[in-house]
Amino acid sequence: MPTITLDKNLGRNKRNSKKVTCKVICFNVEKVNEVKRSIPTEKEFTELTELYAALGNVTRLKIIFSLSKGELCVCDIANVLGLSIPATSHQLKYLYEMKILKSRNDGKMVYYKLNSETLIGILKDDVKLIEETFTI
Amino acid sequence: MPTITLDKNLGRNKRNSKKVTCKVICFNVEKVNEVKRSIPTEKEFTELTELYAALGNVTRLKIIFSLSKGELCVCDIANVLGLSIPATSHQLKYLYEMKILKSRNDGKMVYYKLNSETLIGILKDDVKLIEETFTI
DNA sequence: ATTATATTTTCGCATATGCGAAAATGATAA
DNA sequence: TTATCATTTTCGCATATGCGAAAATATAAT
Repeated sequence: MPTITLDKNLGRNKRNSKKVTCKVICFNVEKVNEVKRSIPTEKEFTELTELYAALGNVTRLKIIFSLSKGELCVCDIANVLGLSIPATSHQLKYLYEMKILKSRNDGKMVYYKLNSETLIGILKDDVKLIEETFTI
Repeated sequence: MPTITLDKNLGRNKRNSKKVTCKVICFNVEKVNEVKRSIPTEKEFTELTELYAALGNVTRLKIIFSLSKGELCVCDIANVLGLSIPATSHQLKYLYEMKILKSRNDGKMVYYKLNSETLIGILKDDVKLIEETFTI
């Protein structure tokens, strides 16, 4: 049966009241410091995260794969996705600003294509390896 | 100078009113169909997206890199992240359910570690290649 | 049994995200 | 010029996400 835990928690909070992040004093300081030294910088984490976040959306990943055979106009991409043109355009802009896509104007039409032909290969290899490892 | 475009848009909407996805009739049907055939299935896209979304978060990516040297308890991970323990625990659960992490109980403590030692290598290679390509 | 403590869960909030409708823009055609 | 059309942008909404506080849980120690 659970007893009252509020007092205990408050006691824990009081112990280090300066600017608490980890309220429990249990960690292996050496190891924590070693890890802190070995991991990437804040800036690197931000960049990596932005890239993975760009790929972590069905619409955007579909766009990337759709363009693996070559360029397509906005309307065609929307058609492949089964999505509205504004929504498609929005994600195209997102990927364009990430430098993942390039665009080309032809009259009223705008054609998008992959900025690098190797991206699709990278993704496929990446996915294959991770699938083998984790059987997602 | 822009003129009234409302009537025109409404006209466009009326043209195919069944269940409109792409309202403009401009697409290269052959190419669209070819692309639709060549891209992964819906299920594959969902799985891939979930994986990339898991990596597309600073906290989660930091956790993965933090565990690249070996297991850590929840409290130590929170300390490395500079984050509250509940928030840390939440993201650990997320990664655990994604099968990216394993856990081990030792008394009151819970230790998490990478499910696969190769993940960190995959990530680093992946990132290196993409950095070279896009100079993010 | 009670107390202490490491972790997890619940809850609520603030912000981010993804989408479509409507409006605006830019370019071609008549 | 005006009309047409592909695309982009603005706007608002509904949902998802990430976080911390508080409460709950689980295990160890007394």
